[in-house]
Amino acid sequence: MAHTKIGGKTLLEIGYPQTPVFRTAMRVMEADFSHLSQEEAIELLKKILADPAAYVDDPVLGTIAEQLLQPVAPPEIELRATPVPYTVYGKDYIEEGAIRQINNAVRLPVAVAGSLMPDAHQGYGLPIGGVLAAENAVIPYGVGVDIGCRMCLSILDLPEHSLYTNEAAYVKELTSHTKFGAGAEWKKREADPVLERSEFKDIRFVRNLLDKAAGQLGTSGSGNHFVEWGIVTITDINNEWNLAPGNYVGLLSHSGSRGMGAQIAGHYTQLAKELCPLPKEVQHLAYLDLDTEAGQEYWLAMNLAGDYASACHHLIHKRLIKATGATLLARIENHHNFAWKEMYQGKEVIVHRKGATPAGKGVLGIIPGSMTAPGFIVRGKGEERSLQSASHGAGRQMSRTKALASITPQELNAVLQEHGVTLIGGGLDEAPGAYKNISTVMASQTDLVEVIGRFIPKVVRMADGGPPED
DNA sequence: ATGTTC
Repeated sequence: MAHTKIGGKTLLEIGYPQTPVFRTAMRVMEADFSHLSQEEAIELLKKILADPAAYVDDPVLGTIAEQLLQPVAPPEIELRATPVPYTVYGKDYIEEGAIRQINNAVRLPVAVAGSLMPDAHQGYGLPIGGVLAAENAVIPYGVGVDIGCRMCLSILDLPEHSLYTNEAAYVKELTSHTKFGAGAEWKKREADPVLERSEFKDIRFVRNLLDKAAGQLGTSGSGNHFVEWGIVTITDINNEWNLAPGNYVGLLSHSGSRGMGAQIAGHYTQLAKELCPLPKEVQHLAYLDLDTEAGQEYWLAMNLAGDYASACHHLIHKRLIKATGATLLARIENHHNFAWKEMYQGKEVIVHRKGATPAGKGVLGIIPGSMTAPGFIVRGKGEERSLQSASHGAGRQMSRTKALASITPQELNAVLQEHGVTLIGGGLDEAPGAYKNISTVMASQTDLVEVIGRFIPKVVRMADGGPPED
């Protein structure tokens, strides 16, 4: 099926004015008319432009028509003169751009409080590693593009030595039962309750995403996503599962809601920008009022994407556990790109965590290191000053571009060999040297979480990386 | 992050 996208260049050629209608037209065509051919889409847009009045009552095209008839931009929403308070953990290791972004976020009229995690770096809107509590509003870019990006760790009863003596089998199963790459789909589809959810029928925009979601269920995507075998060491005698302290084989995965979540994020960010015109330098922080239809829709779609991401992890783990004949002893999992309704100083707020691990009192989570550095099983301390959050990893110290330019394949191989790690796929932009020291990051958040165990990667699979091949 | 865009 054709997937037509109308770009800005096309709109200019047709004669659309560069007012809010520009963005609206792109979003509506993408959301509801991508099945049309390019010619049909252009024809339709021309007809609306020629006679907007004829389309104002159209439930879908009406927004385009209205904005053509009323081409003046709605007034800009003003930021607070005085920001709400925020805290920063590990300030010495955080780049200036990330600080600037949280500084902007706490000036939103809906902001209640903020916090910056020690792995923070610059992103779109809210920085990665940014936490923001808002009043009755949700910021799509406060959640991020990969809605429900999360960690899942299965602790298994397999003998630790098998990871060394029978590594080839682990490599083989990991290769057969995971799928990586942007757009990756399984040929054979699996049924899952998440695909039966009513949101796929009730929300018009989400309806179009069902087919993609069904094909991508149980895939991992690209970027920093991984599935890996490794050694779990439980250090806390009083752990939640009554596991004897010691070593276990673990399966750890990191991925999100794939194309479906990305489309939801893109769509509702555009919609938020139309409905919530902020000053240009903070426009990515556009928010949706939860009392509006758009806000409610995003909330439902976001939760669906979160559950879908979870189902992806569970399918990956189910297949690998079955393939290795293992028994599941314990599982720890958490979203780190999401928004939750939580209590803050006696009031219900929307807590956005964009690259941050929920760390309410007694809440378990996983904070990964890098492909050669340990990850940590943590128990939250419920620290209010961090909005009950912790870092979601070590955080980058090098951009992808910089890592590709400065780390050599020989260096990557040497560090993998030094740590006894087998890497399937992967690229220089994900090399350990591109990340901060996880020990330093953990040391910056001892008020936020306690460590109850760690995970050392041994067999790692990631998407093929490096510079684009074509 | 996503099979790519103001």
